[in-house]
Amino acid sequence: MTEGATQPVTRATLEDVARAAGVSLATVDRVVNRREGVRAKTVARVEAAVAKLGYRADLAAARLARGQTFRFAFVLPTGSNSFMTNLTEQVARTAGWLAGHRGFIDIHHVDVFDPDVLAGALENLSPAYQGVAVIALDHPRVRAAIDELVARGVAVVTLVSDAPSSSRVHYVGIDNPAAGRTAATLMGRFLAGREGTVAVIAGSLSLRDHTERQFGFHQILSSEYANLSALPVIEGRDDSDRTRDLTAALLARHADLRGIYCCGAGNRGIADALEASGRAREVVWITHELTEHTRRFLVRGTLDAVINQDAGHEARSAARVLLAHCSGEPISPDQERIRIDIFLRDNLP
Amino acid sequence: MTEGATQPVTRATLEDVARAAGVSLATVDRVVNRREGVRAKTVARVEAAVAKLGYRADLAAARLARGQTFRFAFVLPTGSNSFMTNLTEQVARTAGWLAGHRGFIDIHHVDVFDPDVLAGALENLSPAYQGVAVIALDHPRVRAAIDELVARGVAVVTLVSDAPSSSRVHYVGIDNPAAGRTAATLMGRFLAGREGTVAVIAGSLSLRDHTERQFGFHQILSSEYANLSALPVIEGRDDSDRTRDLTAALLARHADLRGIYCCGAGNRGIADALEASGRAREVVWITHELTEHTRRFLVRGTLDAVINQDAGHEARSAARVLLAHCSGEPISPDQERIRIDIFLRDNLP
DNA sequence: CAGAATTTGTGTTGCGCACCTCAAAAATTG
DNA sequence: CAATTTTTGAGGTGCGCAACACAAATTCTG
Repeated sequence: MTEGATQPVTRATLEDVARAAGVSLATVDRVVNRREGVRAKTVARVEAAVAKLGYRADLAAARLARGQTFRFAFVLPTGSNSFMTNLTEQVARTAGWLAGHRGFIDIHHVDVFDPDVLAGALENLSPAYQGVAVIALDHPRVRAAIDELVARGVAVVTLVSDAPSSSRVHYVGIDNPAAGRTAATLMGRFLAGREGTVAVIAGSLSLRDHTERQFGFHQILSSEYANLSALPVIEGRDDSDRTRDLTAALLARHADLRGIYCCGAGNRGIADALEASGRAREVVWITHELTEHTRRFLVRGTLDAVINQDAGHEARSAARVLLAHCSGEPISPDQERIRIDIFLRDNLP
Repeated sequence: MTEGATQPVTRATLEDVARAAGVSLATVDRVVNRREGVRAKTVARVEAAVAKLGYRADLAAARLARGQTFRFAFVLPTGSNSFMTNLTEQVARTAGWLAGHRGFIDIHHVDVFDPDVLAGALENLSPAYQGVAVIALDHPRVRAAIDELVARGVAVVTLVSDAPSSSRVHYVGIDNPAAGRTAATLMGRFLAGREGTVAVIAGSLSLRDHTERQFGFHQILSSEYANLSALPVIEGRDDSDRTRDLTAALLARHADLRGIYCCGAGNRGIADALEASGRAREVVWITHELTEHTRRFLVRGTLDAVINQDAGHEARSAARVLLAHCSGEPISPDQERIRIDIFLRDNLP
């Protein structure tokens, strides 16, 4: 049954619409771009013609005619862990793509973990930017800086870590409490009824994303897996050496340690300690972000699951959202939703 | 440290390049579009200027000037399960997006499960199409039909189910053996050492994707989980009623049934049988494709995990790949890779 | 019904590029 | 060195639309 809504081979243009509606090009332009000074009756006539011909503006021509260019700033952390390095690279790639669409991205590296430094960077951003993507800190000064940018008419999206109470137009990142809950379910099910303790290692509890993850993790673990009890959260500060020592101490102190959930970075330290202890196989280890390191640990079997956010998707999504916002186009929420990826050894990309 | 590669506010145009290279516009055009008749020395001069100015063609302007439009056919199954319905809807949405980029999509519904019908549909496709996306069947006649299309200069991508030995330019879909392995690992780990049998239910073994999934599943189950033994594969023909009866029979016959892996559709039948038996909680059930139904079963706890492929992503990716192929632009493999999503109750979108 | 206000039409320009023609210049050949 | 070939330049056109200016037609007001 080779049926199908066969469409015209050649698109309808504004001129076709004008002819069909019996009005001039200028009037059609007024209607489709929602300008003032057209009678309701005429508007209806034009819209009917648009619907009848299935007219859709040629985006290429519209962009060209409008001739605007866009400048966006991406505010990313200074030299940091593998995930952030990867994110930076993905943003750079996205910049290459955007350049073909009259958009320019500048990458600004700042110490995003210091609220004053981050807020200062946002405040001092060149007024040339129509959009800003920032790995936010949920802190009053940062919120204020974001709000001021927005007040100035700049589109701001938060990236990876949100500042929900600010007036940013969009958050590009995963649902972190849900990610924590997902980790807890995997932990609980992989341990399948065994009794013991579970350690939770965070990078820093001042980062909203880490806090939210461990919140979600504890929520599910305590309500659904009574056989497991969580140890107090440890701050590894995303540092491998420090994390290794902390993990080694945990393993030594708790003979009944059954699982480790790391909601930040510093995974190389965990792997070292775990492998040195000889308990790598029996302890279930779940962490975040797929990097060359975590991939290796996963393949080797030391690491059991990785909860991931796709940095490439995030970079592209941020750029798309900023572009759409600045040019008044709609976004499709479906496409811009960042998924919580679960990677096991078997579904590695 | 508000550093950053600050770029020019205004893009370099072809004219800028011409001026910088000390040649005419026509020569620059010849170089960037790789036309004949330019001395190697001049080519180098122009390319140096391009690099120096960071020139990138304005895609909007280029598309406009080229003025070509594209027609693609999407060959999808006739009225089928939830996944296919969803896929159809996503393709329709993608068509809306493509229409803004001078591309048109016609959807053709055929019985893709019958090789002759499918091959016939492909053979009778209007020559107006520059690209075709098809849910393929790995069958000689279908392969031949695809090869003929390709020979005629039509870009063909396979969607969801591949025909690897054909000459299609791209496969848009997940790695099905890997998906099966992923399901097996989840099954094995959720069952954590318990002994018993595991049932595998496929839609039809003539579909390459189902076969590959159960192949991957068996591979891991037999090599890594000696405590579990797989029962012979059952064909549910993606039909809920039939699948319900088969599942009920399985449950009755095998008291030691610990898990069910369904690599096709018909999930409502499995849920019915499982819930009627009162063993829903103890039997681990893993299936494919997130639909309104599987979502419900997941939330309810009857279903333990869903392996998913994102239909929206697949539809958009197929369109992007066809468009890129037809207009000679490169694709970014990273963005077009369809991921194997794992959904638990906690990370539902 | 004249005058004012509103609505509509005509016309133009330019965005950046692809693609084309024809002539001029340069390099190569016999 | 002339004849030929190759390379380059100049210039134009049009893609579909946005944006604008100004004139004409229509409607509304007193």
